[in-house]
Amino acid sequence: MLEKSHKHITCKNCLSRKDSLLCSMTGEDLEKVDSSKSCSYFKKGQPLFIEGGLPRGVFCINEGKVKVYSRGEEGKEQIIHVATSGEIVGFRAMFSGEPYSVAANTLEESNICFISKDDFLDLVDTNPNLRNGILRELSKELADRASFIKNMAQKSVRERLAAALLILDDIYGEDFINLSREDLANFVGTATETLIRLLKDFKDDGFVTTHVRKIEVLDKEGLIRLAGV
Amino acid sequence: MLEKSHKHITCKNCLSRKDSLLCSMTGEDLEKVDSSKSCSYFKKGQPLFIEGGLPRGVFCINEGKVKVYSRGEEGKEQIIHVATSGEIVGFRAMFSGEPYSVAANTLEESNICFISKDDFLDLVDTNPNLRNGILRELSKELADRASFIKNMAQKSVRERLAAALLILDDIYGEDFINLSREDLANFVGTATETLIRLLKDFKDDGFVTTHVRKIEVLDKEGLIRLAGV
DNA sequence: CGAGCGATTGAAAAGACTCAACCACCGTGG
DNA sequence: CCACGGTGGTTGAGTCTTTTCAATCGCTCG
Repeated sequence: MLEKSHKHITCKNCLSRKDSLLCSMTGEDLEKVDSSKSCSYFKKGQPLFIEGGLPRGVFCINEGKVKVYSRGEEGKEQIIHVATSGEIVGFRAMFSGEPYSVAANTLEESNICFISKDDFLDLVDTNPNLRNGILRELSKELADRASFIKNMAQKSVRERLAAALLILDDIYGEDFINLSREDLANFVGTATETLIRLLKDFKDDGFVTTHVRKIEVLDKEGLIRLAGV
Repeated sequence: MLEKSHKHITCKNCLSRKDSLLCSMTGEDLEKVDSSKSCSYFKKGQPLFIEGGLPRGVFCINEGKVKVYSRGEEGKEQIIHVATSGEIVGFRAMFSGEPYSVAANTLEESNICFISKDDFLDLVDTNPNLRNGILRELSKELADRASFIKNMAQKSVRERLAAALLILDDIYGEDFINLSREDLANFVGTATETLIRLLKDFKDDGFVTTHVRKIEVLDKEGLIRLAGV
């Protein structure tokens, strides 16, 4: 269970680091980060940063989930990404020199470390491995978003929901998918009511089942077929 | 007028370089590029690279326009970006170590230079300015695509068309927008017929006019209003 | 001059959205 | 312990946008 404290999490012992961009860092650099970062416990729904705000550093998720989203004119959120343990959030704006183009909020209680802009940029400058990792990461995200755009443009809501459930199932791993219907709709890019109706169809067809608000994927293969590879 | 030859274009004299990522390069590096790059004339519609292909270098547009796109299951293209003079195309895949996730074709006859992967990565490694430029560029594109996703998800086709026309008007500058209806539809993310009908509406309302297939924007302010800021 | 492709129009159908009402669960406070 | 209020989830009905399919038009190039 997650500890509700602001206790310092030592990078060296951070289990999430294994899957992280920071995994390539050596003892020395790691210690530098360790000494300059701060760790915080976030309640569910708290903001890490807001759209238009000025970036002051990056957030490293030790444990928990974070939604990255942007708001449309009428205030409707579009969720761009759901980040989980080991991911670094908010480093895009470190390089662009612009305000955040997206916002980020916790989706559940989380332990998250903060590394200041200066420290982070310093690391990137002096550590070629990290630098290459960042370039690779940015590139991958770019590819992801291109396919996201394509899916939005060409797939039906039903197909997008199937694809979204597969992605989320991966992110939530052992756990059931745990998002509000509204967040899920904002990830798929549809109205909440439409989402609920389609989810019901999926339940009727045995692809998923629900535990109150949590969603359990029962038939990945089926969803893959529905999503139209 | 554009010269139909494969004549070498000297980087130092390249007018497009002013707006380019490469603009920060010094004489020495510039000469290195100059000696190793190759310049080609492309006819309209020729591919620079295809989805799934292995990246072997980057393309620098001296003159012309290039569409960057990805194909859906039924073969429908989604145009992600229209690149013009001064832009470098295909550098994302240089860093990801993966095959191209998108394809690129010329939209009109173009003069385009090619820099091999090794030379390019070498430059990036040794030139901090270029490196930072790349990071900034990748970050900006990431932000662009986030807003692209949001628009796809939340805006009507009419609003997206208005927005697309504004973007294209910017890209085409002095010239009229010159895209097939199908390409335009694939950029907006709609069916060709729908695009034509909406374009007709815009004409009736005096926002644009057409010269055969070319589109002239008459009322930017109006389009901005239509696009729903 | 004819072929062919891109552009355009029409009509019908489908998908998705909106609005409105209702339900169910949860925590609060009396 | 229970009534209450609130939020999030669900359902129904009607509407509208957008798509699809089919047919026609009109350049442009051999």
